[in-house]
Amino acid sequence: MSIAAVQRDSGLSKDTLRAWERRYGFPDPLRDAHDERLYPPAQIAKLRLLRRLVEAGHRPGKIVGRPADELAQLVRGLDVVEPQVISPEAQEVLARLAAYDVERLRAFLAALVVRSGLRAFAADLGPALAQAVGAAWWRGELEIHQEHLFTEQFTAVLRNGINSILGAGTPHGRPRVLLSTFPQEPHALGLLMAETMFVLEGCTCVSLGVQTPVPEIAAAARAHGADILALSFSAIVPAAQAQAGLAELRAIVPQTAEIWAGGACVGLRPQPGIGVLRALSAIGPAVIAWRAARNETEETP
Amino acid sequence: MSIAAVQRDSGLSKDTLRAWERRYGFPDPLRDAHDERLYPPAQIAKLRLLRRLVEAGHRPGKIVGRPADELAQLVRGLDVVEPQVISPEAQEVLARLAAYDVERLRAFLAALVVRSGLRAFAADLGPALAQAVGAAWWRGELEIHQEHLFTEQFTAVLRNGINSILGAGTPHGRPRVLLSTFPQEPHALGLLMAETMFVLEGCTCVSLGVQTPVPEIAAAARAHGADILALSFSAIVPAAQAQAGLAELRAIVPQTAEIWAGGACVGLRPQPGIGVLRALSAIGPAVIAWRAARNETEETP
DNA sequence: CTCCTCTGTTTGTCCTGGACAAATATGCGA
DNA sequence: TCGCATATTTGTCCAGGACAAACAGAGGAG
Repeated sequence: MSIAAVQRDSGLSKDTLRAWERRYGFPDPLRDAHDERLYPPAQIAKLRLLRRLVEAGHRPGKIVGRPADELAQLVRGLDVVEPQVISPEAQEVLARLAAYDVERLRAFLAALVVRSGLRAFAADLGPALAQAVGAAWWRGELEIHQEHLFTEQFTAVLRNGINSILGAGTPHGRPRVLLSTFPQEPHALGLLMAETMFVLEGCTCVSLGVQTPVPEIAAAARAHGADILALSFSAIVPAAQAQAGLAELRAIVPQTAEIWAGGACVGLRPQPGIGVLRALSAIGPAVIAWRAARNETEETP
Repeated sequence: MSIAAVQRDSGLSKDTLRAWERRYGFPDPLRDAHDERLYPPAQIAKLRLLRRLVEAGHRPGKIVGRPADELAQLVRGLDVVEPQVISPEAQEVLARLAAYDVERLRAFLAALVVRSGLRAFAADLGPALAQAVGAAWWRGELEIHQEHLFTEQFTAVLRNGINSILGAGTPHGRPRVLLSTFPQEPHALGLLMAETMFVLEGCTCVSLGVQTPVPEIAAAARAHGADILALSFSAIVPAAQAQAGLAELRAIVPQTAEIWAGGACVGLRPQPGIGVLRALSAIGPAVIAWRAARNETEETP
């Protein structure tokens, strides 16, 4: 496999691959007739392990030299750091994913919504399930495609819930909420759960989807006359980048619009004119407080 | 904007950007304190035009030197080759987007589904609308956030349709179809329209969402026992990369699984063991042909 | 003992300038 | 006009050097 193919496959840039080879002696690809790198499958597999460990906090220099089976053991050992209590629901989901049983996974998620109600599902159960799946992936118990699969089914269930609420008569109420994520943030799940919570509160929601450039978010806020800008951040976003983006946004958005940030990103701090919601369940009270401050009288459905 | 940001934005690799600068004198970015390239917005806009023209068959060396407005005229000239008639429905959608009227946009799309049926919507109307919106964006009539908005509402309507079909009794029929896109392809709309078509044919659909690494797609295909792998390509994917990825996938997926590729990507050609569907409406007949070849007797709902 | 600051190391990304093969254009003979 | 050989264009790869941001570890103040 060529260096371009390995870049696609492992997610490590060509520059990084060449730097590791220069500094640590690994990877050590063969060369073709024209002196271009050819990576054997075994090295690519090891690179995948390395990438996961580096993302988990290991330093490349410390682990590149170790044999592949030792790395695999390290990947399995990652969970010891944070022994999460796994709920019965999460165990059921993980079991369905492990068995590739798509139909029953979907049915189980749908049943959960019916049993607990959409609000509890979006605010508490859903985040717990997402975290459990993410943790299982870190431990190497799930493949990437299984996480994709979970995301897809979870999305379908939530969208279904939003559609049901909207179909039962949209309240068109204030506040008008504009939702999106910054360009570095590709995860749509947190955004969708937040949208669900806002819809449940009877807000008028406009979602731009993920990865909207900051100036575009501001332009959309003006165009829609948004009362609240809701930004979602997952744990992969560096807190410093999030803070800088929020400050930039605050500077170019009309002061009449509030900015609410939330998500699993650690280190998210309130700034002047920017509120931070620690959990999805905080959205309901925050909306009520917003209405009280504006003397709006809206009833939640 | 840094060279990495421009690579993301324009789709031209860093190597290509530097090569053009060296050979043709454009782009001609500023430099920061550390001698790193800083691209002004005007050059980025011109680069977008150039990429479009190069993909349409122009040679970089011939057009890089020309001024931006002349290039814009060339791009407009491309449409003359295929003079798109803008349907009344598309005009309605563009008007709603221009007026930022989210509620009525959503209502209009939902009404279209009811009026024409989900099949016609997913196969013909939907792609036409998406193309019209994309074209309007190219012409500069829409902002990025308006395109995001359209995507979001369109997605919601299609998901709603899929949910309705599945809720009315899933046929769990063969073929089992696995859907995804390659890592370079972030567009979910084409994938979702394809999924809709397969669901309408009574297939068992498993979507991994967008941007799944090739080995993961193969692993998922084995795990799910997929009969068909459906890959979606938008126009932004270079045909060469698509072909290379498909060949790589074909080599590691069991021969019992077929690979179907489709989408707006020009230059997508059939290879041994890889079929190309030119339009979404071709999915229905292709599924029927697949069943006939397997002597399967399934009835479509 | 904890918290903070300050210094040294690691590491990803960017740089230059050169090279070559695949794709494309051009010339030429039939 | 067509087919083929040759010339040019163009994307991608290489080596080796450089630096800033992130990180780790030592040391001092509370």
